Amino acid sequence: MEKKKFYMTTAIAYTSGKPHIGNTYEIILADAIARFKRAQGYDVFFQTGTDEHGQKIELKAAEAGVTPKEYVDKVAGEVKRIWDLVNASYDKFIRTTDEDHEKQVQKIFKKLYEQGDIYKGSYEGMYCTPCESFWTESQLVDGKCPDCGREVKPAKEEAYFFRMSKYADRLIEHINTHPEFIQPVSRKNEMMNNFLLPGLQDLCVSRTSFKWGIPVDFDDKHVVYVWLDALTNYITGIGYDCDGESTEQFKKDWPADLHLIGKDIIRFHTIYWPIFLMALDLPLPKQVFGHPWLLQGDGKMSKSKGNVLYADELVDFFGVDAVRYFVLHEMPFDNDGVITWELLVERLNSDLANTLGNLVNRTISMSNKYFGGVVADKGAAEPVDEELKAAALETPEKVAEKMEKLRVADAISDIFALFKRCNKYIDETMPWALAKDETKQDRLATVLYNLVESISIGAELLEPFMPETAGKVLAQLNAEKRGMEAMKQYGLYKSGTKVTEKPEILFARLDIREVMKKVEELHPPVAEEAAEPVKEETVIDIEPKEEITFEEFGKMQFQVGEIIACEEVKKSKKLLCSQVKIGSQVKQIVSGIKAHYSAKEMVGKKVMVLVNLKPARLAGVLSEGMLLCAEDENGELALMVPEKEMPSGAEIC
RNA sequence: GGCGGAAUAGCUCAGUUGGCUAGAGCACACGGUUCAUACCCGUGGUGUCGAGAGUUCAAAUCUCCCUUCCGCUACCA
Repeated sequence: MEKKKFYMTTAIAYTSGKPHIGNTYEIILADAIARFKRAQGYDVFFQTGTDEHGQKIELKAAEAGVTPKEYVDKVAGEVKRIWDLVNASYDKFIRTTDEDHEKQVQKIFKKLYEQGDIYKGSYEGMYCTPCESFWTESQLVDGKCPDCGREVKPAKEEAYFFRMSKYADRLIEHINTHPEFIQPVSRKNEMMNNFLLPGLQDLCVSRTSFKWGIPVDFDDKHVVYVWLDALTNYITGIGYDCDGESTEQFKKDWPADLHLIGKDIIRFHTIYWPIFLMALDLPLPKQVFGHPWLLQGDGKMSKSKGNVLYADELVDFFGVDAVRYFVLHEMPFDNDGVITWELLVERLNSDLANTLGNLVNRTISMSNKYFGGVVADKGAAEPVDEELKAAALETPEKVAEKMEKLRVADAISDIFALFKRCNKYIDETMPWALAKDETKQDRLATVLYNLVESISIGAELLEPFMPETAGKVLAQLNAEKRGMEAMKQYGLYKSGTKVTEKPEILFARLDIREVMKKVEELHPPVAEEAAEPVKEETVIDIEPKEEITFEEFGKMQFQVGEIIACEEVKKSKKLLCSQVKIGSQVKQIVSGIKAHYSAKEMVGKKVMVLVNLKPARLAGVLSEGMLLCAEDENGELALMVPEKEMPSGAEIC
């Protein structure tokens, strides 16, 4: 019988640095799904890989004093090592620097250009200097800046754009008629309301400001910009060719059955990617699942916060399967999950050591003690057995249902419910009491058989989630692998089989205090004084703007202003409204810096003000100038203040 | 500002189309048990189901309003 194919992918990891446990979560989740599908009999192709181009990597490599290629080789190696470490069973690891991928992206770009979906948009007549914004032709209102209504000017930068609007209606139709396409569904509304219904803007698909990318072969000033390069991995990886020379594998596997991605890139996968595919006249993927994030403590993991957990370190502490269990179990379907050392220890002790480990251990130990390890079904059934049997038989079905809906955490809970039921069964039947009664030996054997059989079923089900543990349990029980179909039958464990004599401890209980002690030794508390000097000096490059004349510069008037009062703008999340004393007059200035300065701390500051900017209304509040700030790559802002005491109104020139 | 979501036990959350004394897991307490990794099994909640009002024989569940959080998005001169 021919197997049904199932093609799934993860997002490709960006190779700007080592992936943390939050990134690693995705590959573990994907792996669990892939393994489960295989167990169900699907012909699974599971692709993952790395996204290796872009300005950020160019800069990181330069900082490290190596070529971009050397840099990404190293990081891609690291990603692969970690994916392997967590037992990810991917079938292909694609890198966007692979020669065949690069070649195919160039061909796709050219094809889309030739058929008119990509057009060259130099920014001529579309740059609004005061707004610092580029606009595409379709965005202009009466040929003027849609934001401020002023004239727009030609600019030097040129770029290629993808004509998104052409396919928007088709996409809306597709999303509406395929409710399963975007998961979780709440994301569907966001995409519709924020992007599709208001009207799609064309997407910039090339850059001239950096070199580390796939060159546009007919215009070598340009490199292909991220999404057209990255998203296409899903088709180039399985052998797509836009000249019609696609591989057999492509013909079999495309469209993808599932793209598993983080919720931050849902937009690119549910809007731009389908539209690219429409332009290439290819069918759309069946489902895109934007999973939630794994947060550490109460903030999103980030290197700058220094609160990063890495999979390899966690695996050292707890073992692969404990880490897999944790991230799969703790991550609900549509809410972010939390990971901490404490929670990990709690889960490990409670679920893995107590419920599962101890169950296997006590069962094997009783079999050895009472029957020299031989497990045999003597047929001495009693009514109490039925409940256990029923639980064992319905669990595979329940798990399959949950997995179908990608409810991985719920699926794994169902398996553990079976293990708990086994523990209860031991209490109900009290084997140690039966053992004392000569006449109850057959009953005792049957009870132990039922236990071993139920545990075997549970262990088999556990394989997609915790492959090593499943293997260990089955090995200790000497159980044969049976496959998903055979689990509809109870009693397949071969009567008369001998279990292992010395059961190995599957999961040792851990003491949270000892773990925390070790963690502290490994990560000496990152005190502020220790963190400061280590902080490396980073630099930032931004898009260069058009050259201006001294005369143009002279039009701008900058003065020192003293903030004499400041309050939050009620209707806005980001705006502060300041009264700024400039010389003898006071101007009201609104600035988007609430996240960086409180209204209170603003008062009394002397700041740099652009005073002759045309007044504008922000969130309904009049603003008569602009406070100048420096901004770093994280969007962190710092007000510009005079280096020496200066009077309010002093000119800055 | 626009769109959407959430508020239920100490913690994390379930609660289908409104209907029996509102549930699960963890944690905690007590009891039982001893095969086992101080484990397992059982029992234990005076929970204002965010506040208020309404519809109904009946509301955690539907309507309105309020408060607080969250997501996406725009703005951030």
